[in-house]
Amino acid sequence: MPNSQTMTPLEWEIMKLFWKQGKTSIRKIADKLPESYQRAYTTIQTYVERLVDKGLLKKEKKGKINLYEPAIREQTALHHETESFVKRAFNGSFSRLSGYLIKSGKLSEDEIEELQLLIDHYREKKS
Amino acid sequence: MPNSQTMTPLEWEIMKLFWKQGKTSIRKIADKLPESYQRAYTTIQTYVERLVDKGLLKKEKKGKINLYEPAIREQTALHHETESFVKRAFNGSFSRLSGYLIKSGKLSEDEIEELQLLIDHYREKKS
DNA sequence: TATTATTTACTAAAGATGTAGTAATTGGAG
DNA sequence: CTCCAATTACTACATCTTTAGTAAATAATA
Repeated sequence: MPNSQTMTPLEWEIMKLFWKQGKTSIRKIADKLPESYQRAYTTIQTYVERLVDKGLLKKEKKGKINLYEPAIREQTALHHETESFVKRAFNGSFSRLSGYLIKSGKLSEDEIEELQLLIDHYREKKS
Repeated sequence: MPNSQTMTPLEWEIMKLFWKQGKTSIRKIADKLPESYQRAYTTIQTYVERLVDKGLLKKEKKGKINLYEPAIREQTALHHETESFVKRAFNGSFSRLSGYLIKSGKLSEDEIEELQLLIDHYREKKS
């Protein structure tokens, strides 16, 4: 298993860019980070190297320059993170989370509509 | 605003006990923690005091003994945590999370049924 | 090619987290 | 009241996280 620890916000942000960009350089990532995540170039460098250590990125030397790319798919990471979040906050119950989502008023009309469609779709496949 | 940072697993576990027990002592909490979260009494003490510092618990001296109780409701904490998780992992979109839950197969038949009921219920109230 | 800019590798330091020990005080059992 | 147990307050310390600087190597440009 590649890894399992939970990522910090900045780590996420960096990974998201890698998932979007594919194989790329630290410079590219550093430049594309949203404002609130802007940091010194070497700070991003540190993060990226640590993500390599954690097994979330692969490092590759192209000539003398370093390129990095995801070592794990976004879906997989999402699984891990969601799982660990639900475990902590909702005692591991996904349905409790779902219930919370609906009751919390966090979903708009449209989003609930969308959910309904997903459920319908899911059921169709099942039957 | 009481606070906003995200809690660590052990912090959650402790807070959950306080939410269940109400005003109580460190000893009670330390004893009731599930096995995998058992720590030295003074470790729990440290955590509890830090939770006070973070504004998540209130401390009260009853005679010479310290009692603690939640300074924030479970619902509120859940809101904060879910919000920050969704922001990180799902770009802040609750419906993306919902969609993920359904498609991921994380929900059982029954849970989806339950979700359907919640949706129905929600719609009834709306109309 | 000489000079400037960028990148890499390494180091560092402050703050947070995880874990717990100790001294002093207070509480409880005889 | 005396002695043992529990609690409180404080301290300690390793590790992880966040942030970035610096020196050396490499690339780009005049």
